[in-house]
Amino acid sequence: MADPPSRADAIRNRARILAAAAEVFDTHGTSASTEEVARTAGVAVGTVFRHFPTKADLLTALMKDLRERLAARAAVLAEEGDGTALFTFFAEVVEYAAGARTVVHLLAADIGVDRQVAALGMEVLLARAEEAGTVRAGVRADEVTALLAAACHGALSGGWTPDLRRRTVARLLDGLRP
Amino acid sequence: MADPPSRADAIRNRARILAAAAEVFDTHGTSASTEEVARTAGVAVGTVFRHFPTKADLLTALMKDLRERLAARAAVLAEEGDGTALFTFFAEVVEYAAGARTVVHLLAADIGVDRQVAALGMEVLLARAEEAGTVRAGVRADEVTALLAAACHGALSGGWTPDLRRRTVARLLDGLRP
DNA sequence: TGACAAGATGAGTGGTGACTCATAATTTAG
DNA sequence: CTAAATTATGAGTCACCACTCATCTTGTCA
Repeated sequence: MADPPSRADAIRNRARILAAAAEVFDTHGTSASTEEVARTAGVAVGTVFRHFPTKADLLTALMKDLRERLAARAAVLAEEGDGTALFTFFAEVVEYAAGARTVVHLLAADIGVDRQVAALGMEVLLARAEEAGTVRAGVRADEVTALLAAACHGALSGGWTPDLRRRTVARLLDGLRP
Repeated sequence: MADPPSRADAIRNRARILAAAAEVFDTHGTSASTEEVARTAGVAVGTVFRHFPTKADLLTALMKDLRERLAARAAVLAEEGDGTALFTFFAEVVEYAAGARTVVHLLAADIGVDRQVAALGMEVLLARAEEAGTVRAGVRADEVTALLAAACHGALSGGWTPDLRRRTVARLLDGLRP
């Protein structure tokens, strides 16, 4: 499985499995069974395990995808936005996380904060905010990432209402402002 | 099992099981097996299930205990402390949570934020802080509890170093100050 | 102390979920 | 179109875990 599949149906199935996994894990959490992923993809279990020898491998592929999407979004905001881009990004991710459980998994321990910081492009956003003077002096990127991870965790498993979520995120961001 | 056990050894075993469960679940999380709890308690599995017919019952008993301890601590701080008692309590709970996984379980969805607020005595601490003017106007108890839950989650599964944990909590509390 | 009830024991049950593999079905190159 | 290689299938294996129960042990009380 080191090499990418060559046959057309194999490529199609790989994509289907990834899409199904994203849906299933976002909805039911990463404890959902591989069998359910296979069912959702319209494929047999063996096929899932052919493409991803381990459930962890499937998760990893999913995380890579998600990390890239978040990094891309951060890059866009850093490019277009002003000093508030950092806050916009933060709020957006939490809103997204509230409906998609895999984000939390991405931000969890096994990925490592340092790599997260780099991957998410948080440093660039923070630098922009510092230039614009919209962020308190001395705030570091790993703190912001940690706060983001905490907020995502809370929003997901804390059973927060949308209203409470927004108020809480606002309080959180208040702590970053001058 | 509705009535408490009457025999001396049964009472002793019940206490042992609770202590073992606290240790095991704090260390390995609530997914640790009942068998391991029994082993740690020096007791057979059947004995655990005699005292707590369900793993959930065991967890519930543990949560009740923990909630009471936290509430008691909050009460003491509210009594003795000044306007900063809220912040002290917050920081203490996060520090404790960093080494004991069950706190997160307590603060999670199935307990409900409203009951948490009341049970933790967060309202009293918040009122004290308001009187003293150490807290920003408009901050509500459920927001503080939500932030606390988020911080505990992050501290546990985010793999934060002690240093990052303290800095992050400080940022978080900054958002609550005037 | 004797005897009965309350409690303890731990192999066993049922269910679940990750992962395998012999076989069948497709794809594709020649 | 056909053969060889690649991929798909899904029943089966293995391990784990919550929970049960027939049997044995121990505390208690007369």
